[in-house]
Amino acid sequence: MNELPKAYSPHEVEDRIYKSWEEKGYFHASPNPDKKPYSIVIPPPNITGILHMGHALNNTIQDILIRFKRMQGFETEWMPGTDHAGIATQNVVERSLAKEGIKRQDLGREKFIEEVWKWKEQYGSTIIKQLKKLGCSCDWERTRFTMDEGLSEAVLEVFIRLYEKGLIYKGNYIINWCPRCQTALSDEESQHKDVEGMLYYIKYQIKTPDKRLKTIEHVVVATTRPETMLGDVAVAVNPKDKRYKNLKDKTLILPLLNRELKVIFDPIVDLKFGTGALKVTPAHDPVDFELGSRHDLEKINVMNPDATINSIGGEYEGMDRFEAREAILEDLKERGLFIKSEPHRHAVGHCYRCHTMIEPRLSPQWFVKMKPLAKPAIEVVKKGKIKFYPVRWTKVYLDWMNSIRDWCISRQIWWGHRIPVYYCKNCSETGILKSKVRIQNSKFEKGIIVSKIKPEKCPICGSTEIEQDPDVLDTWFSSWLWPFSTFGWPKSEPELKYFYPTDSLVTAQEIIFFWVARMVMAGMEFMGDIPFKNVYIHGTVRDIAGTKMSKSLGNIIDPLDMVEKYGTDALRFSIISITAQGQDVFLAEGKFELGRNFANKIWNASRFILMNLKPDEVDVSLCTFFKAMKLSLSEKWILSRFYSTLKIVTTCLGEYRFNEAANSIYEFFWHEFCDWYIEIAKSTINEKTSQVILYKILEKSLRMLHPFMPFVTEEIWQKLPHEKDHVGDSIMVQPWPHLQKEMISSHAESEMGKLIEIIISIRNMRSVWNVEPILEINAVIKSHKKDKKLIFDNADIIKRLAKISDLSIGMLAKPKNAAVSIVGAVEVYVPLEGVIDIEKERTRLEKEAAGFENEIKRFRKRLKDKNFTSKAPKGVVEKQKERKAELQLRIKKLKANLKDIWA
RNA sequence: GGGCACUUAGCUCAGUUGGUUAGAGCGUUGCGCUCACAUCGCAGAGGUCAGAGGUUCAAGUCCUCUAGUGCCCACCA
Repeated sequence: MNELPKAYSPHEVEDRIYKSWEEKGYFHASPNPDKKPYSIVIPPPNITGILHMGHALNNTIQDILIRFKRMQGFETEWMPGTDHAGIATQNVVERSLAKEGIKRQDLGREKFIEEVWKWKEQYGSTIIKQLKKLGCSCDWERTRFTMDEGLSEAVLEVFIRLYEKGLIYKGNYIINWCPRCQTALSDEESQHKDVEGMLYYIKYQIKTPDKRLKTIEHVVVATTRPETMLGDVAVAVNPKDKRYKNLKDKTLILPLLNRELKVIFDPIVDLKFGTGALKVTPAHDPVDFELGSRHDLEKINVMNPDATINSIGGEYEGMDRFEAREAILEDLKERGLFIKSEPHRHAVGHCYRCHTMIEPRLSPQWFVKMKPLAKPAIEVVKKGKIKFYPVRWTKVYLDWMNSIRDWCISRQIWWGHRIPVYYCKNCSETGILKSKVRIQNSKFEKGIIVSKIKPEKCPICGSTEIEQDPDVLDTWFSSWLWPFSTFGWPKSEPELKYFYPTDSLVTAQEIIFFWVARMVMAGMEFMGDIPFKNVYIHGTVRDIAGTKMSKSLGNIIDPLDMVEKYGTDALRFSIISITAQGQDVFLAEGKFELGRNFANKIWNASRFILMNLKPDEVDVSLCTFFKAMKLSLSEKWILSRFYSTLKIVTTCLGEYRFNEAANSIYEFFWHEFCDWYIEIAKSTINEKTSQVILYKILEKSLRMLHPFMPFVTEEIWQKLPHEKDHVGDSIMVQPWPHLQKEMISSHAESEMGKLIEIIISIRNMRSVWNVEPILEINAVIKSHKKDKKLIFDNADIIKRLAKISDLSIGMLAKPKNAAVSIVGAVEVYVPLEGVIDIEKERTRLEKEAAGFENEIKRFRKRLKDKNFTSKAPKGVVEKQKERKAELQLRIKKLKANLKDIWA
């Protein structure tokens, strides 16, 4: 007989089991005409990241889904992978080079990229390997990386297709510039944070003051960024603003630089803000840029890439933007042009990688036109082809899609997919090429050649002076292709056909815009179909104070530490059972005890069953057994409870309600199977029926639990006897338990409920009257015919679980000096000679009666109400009547007993 | 400025179309190492479901408002 060790030690078990799964090839999936596909793609973690609780939650959910579907007989593909995280990775490698005193510029582009690849080989797959520690059953053979050959090919293909369609263009616009990373960022990569800033009021003199109107000799403008005044070209006011009517045709003088400024009138200017006069800096502010374009103003860029002032700034050249701000304010004060400053709270963009304040900056960048791509992506969600769980994210998605703006995709860094654009120096200089000329697999326009590979010479002028665009693409420009590029697109691989569209996408809300929305657009554009059917958005993992967990705050609970301390199954079960659908999770370390204790309970219950199991007895089909054998109430009850639970769990998993599923299993296994059934079965453990029920419930429960706690269930399952052709197999490839509806019996459940209540009531009386636990006592149960059979049939159970030596049943009188409990229509007496304190017992019963009295009032009132009896559904009225009758009976009995005690 | 979520036991949170007595884990009180499990068992205490109004025979659940908390989005310089 296989026996389990006394204690479960996860570390001994987990690695061994994981390896065995890998060796058997259970994780790998490929197109299989006999099975339906079910596929998930992992939200690729970034190669510089460390595994945190968010990943643990995210991947636990995915693994539960994939294991569940695998057991349900689907061909399940869970594709793992990582993204190259252009800016983050470049920063990391630059920092490590800096320790050796090397700058990336010292190495040059090629050498530097080599260094990054080296770094990637060494550290880049750490995070994904750690997923194995979480038990994730990913198809490792298909692990993908956004810079892989295949995925890179997809990126180039997509760039070219969009360019040919006119959806990619290069333009000089205001973009989000990170002065530290020295690159452009997309709008999504600029995170708005509230900043306590200042609003400065500055005088701009009028060049030729109108002598008749002495009052107006200058205009006061308000700004939060005085340093940008170096690039001012105008002052704008609202045409409706009466204060500034006289400024028409006037010219102003820019302080410090003495440049002449136009006055322009535009409705975009808010009359109520500041002084109603807006200084216009087209090269450093999006609104000003718009004004500049509308009014044909010069765009003067006053900053270098690192946000220091350039030569246009005259004496301020070389100063950092904040230094320049101070210096300029000082100089303005000296000249009496500074009026005042006031505190001003406003939202300012920050780099999502290094948190440096974004500088809006005019620069030539590549963009994707988003409106045409958004249109089908809006349609499919509106039509419900893609569903969000919870549904509220649908609105968030649609709102963003509807107000989408063009996507800046070029980055001024080295690590990433280099933009497949080449410039012919000759043609661009001469401006020969104005019309679109197509050459093989590429595009040619105004000296621009778009091509997957570098052309040897210019196809128009033959010049060999061809240079590739130095920029690389936004990392998300490769991630948005993930659901199909990972399956081999643009080639039409069988995998792509079979597994696309994927089924579920499980991710956090933070990347809905970055990733989810863009994947839908890419899927529709390049595959002509949705990339996934369901999007499950789970909550953010926070610490107990509600702060998002982050390394810099030091409030991280490392999942690997928790695995070390409590075991993988404990981590998984704990986190899943405390995470309500889509709700944020507040974690404290103690919460993992829940899962650890549960794993321990499963282990010990299994150990007990195995210790007593006779394998020959249990080699039967539960179905035929159920029909052939006469089962006792407790046996019918536990089967019914198991299948009721299975029903709930199956439904919940299909609706992404993981915590409800987990909690149902927990409740069933611990508080029904262990606390009651196993205790009851102990006295009949050698009998066939007990053997079969114990074994079947355990074996099926393990299968039901497996997606949640893969290791402990596998370890135990391996020790259970199985039919011959199952030996050696793994629980992870067993079928999900089949729902036997005929075994669900509400009658058995309610009858057993009565029995449990009776036992609890006796235990309660024992506890209240301090009866020694070991001491066996007598009890009398007064009962009508209806319940008499139930109690009589199960007298042994009552006697054993309530420690009763002699149990009398029937229409019996209350013994002298007995404690009383009313359970439904049944009275339970425990004679306690010399122990009972009459007064105390009286108080106890009176209190109980008062509670019933209160409750009964509500029913009386409700049942009197004709509206209720006529309008409420039948079942409800009847149930309430029953309840009322029951309560009345109880009170009657309590009163009778009170009298007795009193007398 | 716009949007979303949250407020239920001492703490952390569940509560699916409104319908019997509002649940769990932790903590707490009393008793117990009964040969599966002290990472345990048994019994208990503890809640005017944030506040106010409304719809309904019936509201923790639906609607409106108020207060507090958190998050996301946003070109008032």
